[in-house]
Amino acid sequence: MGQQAAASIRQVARAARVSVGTVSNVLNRPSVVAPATRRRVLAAIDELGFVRNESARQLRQGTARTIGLVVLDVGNPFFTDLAKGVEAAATEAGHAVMLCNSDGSRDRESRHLELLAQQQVHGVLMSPVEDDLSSARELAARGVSVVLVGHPAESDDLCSVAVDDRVGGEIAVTHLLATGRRRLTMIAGSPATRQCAERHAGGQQALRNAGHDPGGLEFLEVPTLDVAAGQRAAEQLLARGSLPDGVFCVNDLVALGLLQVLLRAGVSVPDDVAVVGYDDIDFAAAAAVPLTSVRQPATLLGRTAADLVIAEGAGSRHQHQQVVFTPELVVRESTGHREGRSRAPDGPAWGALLRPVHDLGGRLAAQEPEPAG
Amino acid sequence: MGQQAAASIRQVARAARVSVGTVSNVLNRPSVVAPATRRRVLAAIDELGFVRNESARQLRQGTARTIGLVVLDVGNPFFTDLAKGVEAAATEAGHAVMLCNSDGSRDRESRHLELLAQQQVHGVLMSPVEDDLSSARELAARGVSVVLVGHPAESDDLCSVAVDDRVGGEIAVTHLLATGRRRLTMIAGSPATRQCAERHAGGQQALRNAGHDPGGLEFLEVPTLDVAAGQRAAEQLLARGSLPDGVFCVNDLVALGLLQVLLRAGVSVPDDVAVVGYDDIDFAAAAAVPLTSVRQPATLLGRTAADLVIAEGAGSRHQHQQVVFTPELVVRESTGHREGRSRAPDGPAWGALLRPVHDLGGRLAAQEPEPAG
DNA sequence: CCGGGTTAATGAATCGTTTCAACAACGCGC
DNA sequence: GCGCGTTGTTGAAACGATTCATTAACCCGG
Repeated sequence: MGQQAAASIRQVARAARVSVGTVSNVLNRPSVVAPATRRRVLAAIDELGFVRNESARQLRQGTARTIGLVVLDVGNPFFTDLAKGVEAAATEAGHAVMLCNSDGSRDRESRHLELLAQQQVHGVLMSPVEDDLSSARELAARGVSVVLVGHPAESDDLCSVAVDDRVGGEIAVTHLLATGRRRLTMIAGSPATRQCAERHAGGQQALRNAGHDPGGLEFLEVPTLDVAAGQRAAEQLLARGSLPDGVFCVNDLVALGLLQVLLRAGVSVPDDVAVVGYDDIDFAAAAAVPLTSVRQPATLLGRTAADLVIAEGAGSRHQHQQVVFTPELVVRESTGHREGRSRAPDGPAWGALLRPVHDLGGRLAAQEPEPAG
Repeated sequence: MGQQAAASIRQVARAARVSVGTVSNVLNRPSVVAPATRRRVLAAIDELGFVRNESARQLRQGTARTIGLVVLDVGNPFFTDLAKGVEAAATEAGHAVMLCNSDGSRDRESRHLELLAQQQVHGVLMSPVEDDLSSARELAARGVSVVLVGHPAESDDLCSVAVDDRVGGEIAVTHLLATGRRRLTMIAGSPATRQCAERHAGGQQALRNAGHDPGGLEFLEVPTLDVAAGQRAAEQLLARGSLPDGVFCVNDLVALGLLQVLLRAGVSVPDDVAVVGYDDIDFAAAAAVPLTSVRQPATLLGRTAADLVIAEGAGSRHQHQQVVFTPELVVRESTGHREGRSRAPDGPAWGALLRPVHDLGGRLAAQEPEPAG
């Protein structure tokens, strides 16, 4: 098996003593070619180690069988879960997925979009870096199907699949209030980004609902949304002298970083501070103190987005859709009820405080007998 | 900006009143075209919203500016870190990265490889699902540059970038022995896979070095290498009645799952059981009990692999290389010394046990005064 | 045995770019 | 004013698959 130059359809045709058109038919519409011929062609393909040249196919057909996915942070399990959903749906439809990481950078985002446009991809799924959707619209104007992920399109000229961030913020803060917390801080990125703003607004709504001053939810801004940012935020809080008694983090990475530093500093969670995260990534359940979190259906989100983009590309006349899912709260130890809780026993005592709405695949919840509330 | 059909180089040529060859020159070798003409062409490109059709370029040139990366598990931060390294190097060289997830499935792996071959990618980086490298070799025989990642090519017909797994296993177990552990268990995937076998062999070597019976390292096999697998493994261990006093997990995901279930069951880590993970993912430091782990330079690994594949594609006569890095141990609380440790105080007392070789970017280590060992 | 219908196979045109031999225009030295 | 190198520009020939109007072969009923 020497390193032969890639065989072309023409050589296959010659080897099978048929025309190139027939080979193409064997490849794409096998039913129209006579069984005997088909066998002969397949044998030739096999013998020559022929691999279809996708660029040529693409060039002729005008569109690739690839969909692009541009995410904010591949390092965030939320997005890899999302990507898994996208890939599942794409594979079923015979498409490949090109996963790109914008890393929150506008520049990288537009570079990736440019590249995807050049590749004539079937469509693009993107979680936009900023609220300015002009790059998405520009791409759509060039004839590429675009679906926003995790960011509702405020007008109906684009498809979008999102989770209601306001509700997410609301249930998080409502829960903190229900466990008796009053001095609340939210840790998030720039309030200029929709997600952070919406989740914050939801939190304020929760305060209002409970008859409190919506100003009671302090906003602490961090530059990035990763573990390191959470660590730094915790250091800031610790440096102040007085801690809030409830913290709502805009995602689980931040929450995990925060948690780690708080615990290391001797702060008890949830006794001194309750912590709520967002996304409910797998690691949330495995944290130092298992993390209460607002779950978004990441895989479903990806699957839905992919289905939309595939449909939009295929369909004749397409109506843009805005799909919105509702998040749900997963309660774990990091927000254990304040009352009826002694200072800090170790080990399985935690169990008594746990009211698992969801747990890792329900495995553990199913194996431990559920204590009466 | 109506949804216009994509403009071709020909239309640009007409608009700028030059030939297509000149437009192509503006695109690829701007220096050879007179400034005035160049400006005219650029203006036309801008006005028509021209986007280069990558398929056509590729077809003509014979090769794409894309490199494929096939990983075992995108959900594992080790691989996303790796991917970041790959992307950095690729971007510098003007290549895009196609990230594919084989999820440990042979089938998915070969589907991805087939797809990448069809796309005429510049090269492929892959962490092979099994030790059987025939699919990699087959791809290489078809003329695609292949670099194995995390798996040394035993012969010199392929490039590879790996980390010495035997040494990794050795330092992990040596450390467990040094903290006084004797009843050791390793949790890993099938011993038929090289990585698991090598790390196990390294562990046995450590026992031999210390004058113990290499059989003293029990091998507990799990079907997958994720958090859930670690949880199940812990349940198995707990069901036995007697626990090992040191556990070496083949990666951090498994270790985190194990840790969570052990703690929930009231087992003290590190007092009752010490746990060592592998990869040193970010979450290892943020775990319930910060995890001692064998660090692999994931990003560097990716970067090196990408550089190799780029060089191989470009270079005239290419000599295959096998690069091997050495892992290092990052000690954290999960293997705190057994002696001099009281039963289970909470909070910052942990700090006294910590001898940080590495920590999350050194941030924390730098801020906490280092207690004398 | 002929005409109409069906089934198979053909081969040329096409997609949009790159490449390259050829050519035009220009300046310059002799 | 002639040849010559330099500099810009041109136009046509690839690249490899798909598509489609034609053609070829064959069957069957009248």
